[in-house]
Amino acid sequence: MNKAVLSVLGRRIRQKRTQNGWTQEDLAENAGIDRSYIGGVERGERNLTFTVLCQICEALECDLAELTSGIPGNLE
Amino acid sequence: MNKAVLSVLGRRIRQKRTQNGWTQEDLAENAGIDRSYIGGVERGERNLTFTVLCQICEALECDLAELTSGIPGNLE
DNA sequence: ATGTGACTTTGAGTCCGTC
DNA sequence: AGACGGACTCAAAGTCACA
Repeated sequence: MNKAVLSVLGRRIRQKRTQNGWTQEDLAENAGIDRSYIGGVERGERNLTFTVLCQICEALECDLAELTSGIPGNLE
Repeated sequence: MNKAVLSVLGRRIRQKRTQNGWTQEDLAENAGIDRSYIGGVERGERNLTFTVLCQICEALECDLAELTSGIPGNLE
């Protein structure tokens, strides 16, 4: 279960990012986070902290609730 | 800003918990987390990871989006 | 029932790469 | 453009005693 929620979150972040037409490097720079770290997050390999998640949301210009709806529980 | 989002999150978690009529000890046990750790989260002193946040949500039987709506940005 | 300080171990997060 | 690795630092995880 633990790994599953991170995969879902990563997938949604990636979706948002590509919808914005950004590269991982773009997002990393806007969020003030290392580019390799963003990659790990999108692949569901990183267990990020709440503040970092907020930084990513801020960079993506989206509400956190948009990324977390149905979590945990209804993992599609 | 970083500390602010943690305070908001903590306040919402505490609100949910008391609405359920639970003590910190109850929530801690249901989530499989130490009681004092829950206290720190509710006070906004702990920058928790996504998996821990999910554990708390699962214990509270609430959607993560419910706790994170308007974050980041519209911090009431 | 909760706040708080102190503490050790683990993993978050950075920075350098290569493919 | 992104996946992935190694080596590193410092903060988060996790626990406890006491107020």
